[in-house]
Amino acid sequence: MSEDVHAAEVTLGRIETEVALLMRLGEATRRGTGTMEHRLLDRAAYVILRHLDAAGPQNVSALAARLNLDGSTVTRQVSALQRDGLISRTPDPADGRGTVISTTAAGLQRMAAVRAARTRLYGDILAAWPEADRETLADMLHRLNEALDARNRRR
Amino acid sequence: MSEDVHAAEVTLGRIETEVALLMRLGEATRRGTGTMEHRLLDRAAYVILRHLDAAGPQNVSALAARLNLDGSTVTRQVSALQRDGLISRTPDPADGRGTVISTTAAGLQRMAAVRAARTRLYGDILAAWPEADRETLADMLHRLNEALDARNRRR
DNA sequence: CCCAGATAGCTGTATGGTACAGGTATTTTT
DNA sequence: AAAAATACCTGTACCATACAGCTATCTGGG
Repeated sequence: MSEDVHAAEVTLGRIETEVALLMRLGEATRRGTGTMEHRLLDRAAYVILRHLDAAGPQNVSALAARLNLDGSTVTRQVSALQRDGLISRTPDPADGRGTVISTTAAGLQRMAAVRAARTRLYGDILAAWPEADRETLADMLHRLNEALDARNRRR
Repeated sequence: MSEDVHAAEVTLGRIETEVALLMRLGEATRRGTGTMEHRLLDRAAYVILRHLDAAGPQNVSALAARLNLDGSTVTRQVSALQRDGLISRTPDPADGRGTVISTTAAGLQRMAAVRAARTRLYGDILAAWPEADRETLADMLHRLNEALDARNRRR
């Protein structure tokens, strides 16, 4: 029984290590990939466009809550995106304080290009993996994200 | 056959999405966890201490290469760690230009405390997961990191 | 053996992403 | 209608990082 406890701790330690490593490697990969698609859209902008595409137009607060970001951060990101013509702001008809953020056609197109480039990148990185393993990876990552999100949202 | 290709692209897209999401969530979790263990050691410091612990004393260049960081970044991180008494610098006896970085007892202890806190955190996040799934997750993350690392190192 | 080039590390400077505090306009609650 | 809450924006600050340029040292071909 103490062996079970020990095994569980070892596994958690491994997960902790690998997530920390992935954060670093992901960052390094993102930087190193540059020059083509990375210059087109920085990470935050990409995530915002992805979310707008998936969940539809919404105001700054909703975006901030969903992305676990401070409202001021989203305000600035959105301003930059607007400057580049990738999103548009319109007053919220239902709330005079609010501003609804929507993607523009250019934003969607840019996002799709970056997404395609990133997908290609993963195809390269995982070239040697059988499809079944890739699916397992995708499933595990998805479940991990759900668990992380639930935990963040809980507090 | 075209179905296989399509399935593969869908999977890669999922992986791309989930990794991007994990980067954001991991960041949010790290920030949100704060106040206890996170203030003790920022992310870069933690990774450096982990690596020194695992791979032994080494100079700044070796650390930078291994962690995919610029030398100047490591220099600054190491300076901060030294200021806090968590690592020590000694001249490299075999190379007058070099400086060997080693963990101190305090550094190891701090690192272990942070590690324990983070492991506990993952235990919390993955509380509902059976051990077998956790092991699968750990395996998949490990293999993903290997693949990422290989790809980064290749260029 | 010596100098040219490489390397190790440090410092100056710049950028990006983020948070927090505070301000204003608007909505909701009482 | 006043008070409280909310939405957004702006000022400011911090951290992690990169790149360029500097000095000190090492190394290999003449």
